[in-house]
Amino acid sequence: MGLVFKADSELRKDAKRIKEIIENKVDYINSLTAEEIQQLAQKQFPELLQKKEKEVQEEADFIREIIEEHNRTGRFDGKVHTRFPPEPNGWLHIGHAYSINRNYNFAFEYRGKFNLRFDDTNPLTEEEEFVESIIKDVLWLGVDYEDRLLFASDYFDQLYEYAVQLVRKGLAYVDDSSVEEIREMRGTITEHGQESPYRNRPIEENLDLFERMKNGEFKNGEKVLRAKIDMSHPNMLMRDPIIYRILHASHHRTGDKWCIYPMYDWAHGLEDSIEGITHSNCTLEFEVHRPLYDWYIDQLEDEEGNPIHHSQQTEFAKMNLSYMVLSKRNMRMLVEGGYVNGWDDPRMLTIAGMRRRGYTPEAIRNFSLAINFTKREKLIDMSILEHYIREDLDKRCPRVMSVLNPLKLVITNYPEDKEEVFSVPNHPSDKSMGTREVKFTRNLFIEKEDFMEDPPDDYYRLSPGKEVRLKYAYFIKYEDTIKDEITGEIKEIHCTYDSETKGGESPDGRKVQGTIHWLSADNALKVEVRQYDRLYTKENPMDTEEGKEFKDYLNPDSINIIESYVEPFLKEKESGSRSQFERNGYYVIDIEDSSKENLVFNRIITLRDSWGKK
RNA sequence: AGUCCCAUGGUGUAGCCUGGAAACACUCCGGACUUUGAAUCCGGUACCGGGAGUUCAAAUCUCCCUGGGACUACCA
Repeated sequence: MGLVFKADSELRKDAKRIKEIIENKVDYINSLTAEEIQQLAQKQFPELLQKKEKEVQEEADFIREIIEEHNRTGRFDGKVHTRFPPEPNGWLHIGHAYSINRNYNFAFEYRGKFNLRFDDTNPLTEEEEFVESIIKDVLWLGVDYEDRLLFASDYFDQLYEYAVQLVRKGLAYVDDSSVEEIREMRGTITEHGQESPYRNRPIEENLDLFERMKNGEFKNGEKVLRAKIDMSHPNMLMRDPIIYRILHASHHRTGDKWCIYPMYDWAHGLEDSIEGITHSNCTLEFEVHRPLYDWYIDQLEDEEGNPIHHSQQTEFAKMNLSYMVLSKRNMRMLVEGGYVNGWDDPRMLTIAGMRRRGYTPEAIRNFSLAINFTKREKLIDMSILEHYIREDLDKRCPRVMSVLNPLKLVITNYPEDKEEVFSVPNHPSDKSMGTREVKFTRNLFIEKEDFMEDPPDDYYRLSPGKEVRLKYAYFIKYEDTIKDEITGEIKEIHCTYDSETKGGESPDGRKVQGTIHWLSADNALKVEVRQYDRLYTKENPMDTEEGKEFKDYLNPDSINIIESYVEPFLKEKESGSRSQFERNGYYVIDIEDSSKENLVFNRIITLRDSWGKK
């Protein structure tokens, strides 16, 4: 304020003149069109147009609101403890990554904890192999469960004790009915169920029978333990749900200790309770299970007779991606039908597949956090995922030259035995990535598609009569095309170079429209390149037309293996290392099939291409 | 058919509780810049499922309708 006053008094005498000048300027500005203002700004004040550092926006989703509400009311004493509870019976995919990342992020943001817990309650379908692959995947994603690698099977004793408690309270009974009988008596969505004839067995008898179930006195399917709730409940799950079934099967962790195993609804909420989970987030199909989840927990008490910890279950919608199917069933068909090469095929959006494809955990995380938890079903456009992948790769990948589909180019006025070495930057904007040396010789390779005999007007690259820049090297001018006399196929292109343009700049200020990449034919390294593309050609392959199935929408060009050339130093890179092949895309050295003798690159993703699209 | 859930540009989300000129990201279309037709930067097109009601004012509150989804495994 003081400053304004001072200026005001000093300038008062000129006030009239200043007012006039300002008015003129305002009139002038008002006379401009929006486009003119924009052009002026871009020319004279580009810094004004720089985007402001974005304020870190608080992620907002409905589960966060629930957490905030709990924090306000003190329901969990301000604690946040989430978990990811996979069943070890399959491979994790990007949908799981979404859930893992977001659940982990809740814990991270609220300084809480995150558990990895295997929900291993069904020995018939679960295998140790999946435990290992899931742990590997979760760690790769970069989430930290500290020392909380947990297993539901570790709680089997406690779960059994809780069940005994329920029986003692008269809230559970042993039922001798067969699967069919139980199914029949359950009723339907619109009809009430009927009570089992065993429903009113005395507590002592139930206790005895349940213990004998545990001791292995009965065969599979002979008896089950059921909760006594309400056979006419509109929610089918509340019609005396099964708590334990008899399964004489060996468990991957508990061996043959148990022959009764808890059902999902019984086990899951109690696992959450035992671990002190505050926010148990799961997918929408479990919404109807919540009343049962709550009911079980509400009936039980600890040794002192206090209610047991009650987590809040909240359901969110699964994530679906366009041009992909993420269901376990569909993925299994792809693998078993041989449409892809295993669960870690780089075309699969399994975590293992993405790791092999070269996607980064950071990109997957950014993507996951961008797609909020909601309750509405979604089919996310693949381009959103691709955006986050490119965004991360652009920052981190050193640039390198490659020639995917080679065309020989001879610089006719360049001496046969001459060899030059150019020092070129590894990244156009990140100087800290340093430089490397690239050899230049008379015989080169360029990309087939960088030459056209009869190009359209807006073709920037090499063509008869055109001069282009070989990136980091020289300007070259077209001279001649050598063709196979019989087939007419283009064998090589002859050009001349301008020695004055070393490094790619012309001293006379002459400009070229196109810049193309190249490789010295005498020094290039031959490698295998796997050009991957989307697996499906249809946005939603599950939305099948009459008489078609998902297979009909598989992209026949989802993989294309070619022999290509790259800069020789890549031989020294480790598998899994990523580069941008300039103008071609991002590539990673395959972690399975690549070797020093036969380098194999996977195309992670193409560059955006505003020319190719036209 | 019973219970429950959902509905904002092309896609994904914010805004709804606490009514007041619908915002962000991606895609798309233009433009600036460019030794990657990349990146970066600027601009543009385009949205509240429908109908009543309450109100000065409704994406927001109320009611009805429509559309989509979940649930009838000794799976999770």
